[in-house]
Amino acid sequence: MARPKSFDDDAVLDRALQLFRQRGFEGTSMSDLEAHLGLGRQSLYNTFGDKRALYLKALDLYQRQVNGQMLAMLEAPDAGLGALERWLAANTAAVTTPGRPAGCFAVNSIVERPDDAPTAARCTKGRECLTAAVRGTLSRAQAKGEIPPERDVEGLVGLVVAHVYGLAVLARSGATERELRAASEALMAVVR
Amino acid sequence: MARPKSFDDDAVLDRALQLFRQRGFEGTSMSDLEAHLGLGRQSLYNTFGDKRALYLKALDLYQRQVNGQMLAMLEAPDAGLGALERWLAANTAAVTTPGRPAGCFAVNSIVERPDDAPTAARCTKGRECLTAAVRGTLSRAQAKGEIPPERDVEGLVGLVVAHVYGLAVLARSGATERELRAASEALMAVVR
DNA sequence: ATGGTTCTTGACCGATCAGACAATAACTGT
DNA sequence: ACAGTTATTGTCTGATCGGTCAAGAACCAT
Repeated sequence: MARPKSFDDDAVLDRALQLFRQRGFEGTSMSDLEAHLGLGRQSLYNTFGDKRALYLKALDLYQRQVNGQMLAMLEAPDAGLGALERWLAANTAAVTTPGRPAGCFAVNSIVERPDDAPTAARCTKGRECLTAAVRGTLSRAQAKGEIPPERDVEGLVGLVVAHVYGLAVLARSGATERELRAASEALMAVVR
Repeated sequence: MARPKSFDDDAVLDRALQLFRQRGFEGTSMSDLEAHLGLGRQSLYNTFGDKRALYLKALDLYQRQVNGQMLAMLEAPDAGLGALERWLAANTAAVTTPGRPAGCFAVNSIVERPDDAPTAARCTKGRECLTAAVRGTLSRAQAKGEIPPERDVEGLVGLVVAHVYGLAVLARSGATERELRAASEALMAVVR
């Protein structure tokens, strides 16, 4: 019927994601995207809409990636403290992966654009999913006896959530995976 | 000798700080600053240099404010866990002060501009000061017997530092002071 | 009062921004 | 083969960006 696209939407979106993740929304121009993605401007507009829409689609992709690869670790029906520990390690690796921008795109987004409603909505939803998953894991861990019964699980949930957001900032400021891992180990040690 | 300035440098710089803190570096234009600060562009350039220099001076002012008002709480020679708890509460209040942009300007800066060397240097130094102050407080607390002697203080230091960075992000995403306070109370509970 | 110095005002600059347009190219169902 | 549809390419635009310039206004020492 018509001329087919010469590129793969998802692959291009992933590259846009990396660029936004590194430079932020305001720090990334459409010309930057054109150059870095290797396609013309009109193709970008046709495929993804304007810059803001592209940014939001990149954020959606990022959250799908994170939920699929990492949150799933906490949502296994038997996930307990061991799963939490592995998840923290995976998280630490994810925010310090060599060859990728340091930090977490969702954290960058909420810090840079807290007043952009669609951005904030996505980040808030992501935080709620994270909170629910951590709550589930810690509850199971307490039921299993991995956490003393007198501990306030809800408080621990908030503690873990704040912790992983903090890790993202530290990674962004150049902390090594080793340093972050040490902090997470300290967290596991006091939770137990 | 010459015409005196019609404004107070420090007061103007503080207003610039609030604007940068709310909108970020890229999100704040010189025209925004002109309008919000109530003075002409040339006065800005004469007084503070270019936009980047103004931003860095605002960051310096912010760190002076934070160090003066809050870090001092931890540096008192008898500061222990009680001081840490009060400091966490003050921190929580500071990142959620009504009428001020939510979050921490240093955290915003390192997230938005990790590749700007002067910005990164200031944020890293701030983190080092913070780490040293927390280390001192926790060491004293352990010496006083407020923390069990078998606890690894260095791990706890990293834990607290990551925690307060996390609080800043959560505040930026709209968390209330109550929520943040609960997370900090959970931290104090597990540290003890 | 006046000269010298600095501050303020507003116009102005080239560069870059996000985005639109129009012409051409490439493909497929018939 | 050709008509219809969509993708690509390059150009263009009005707005805004950070920053500069030049003229006028305000001040103080003398």
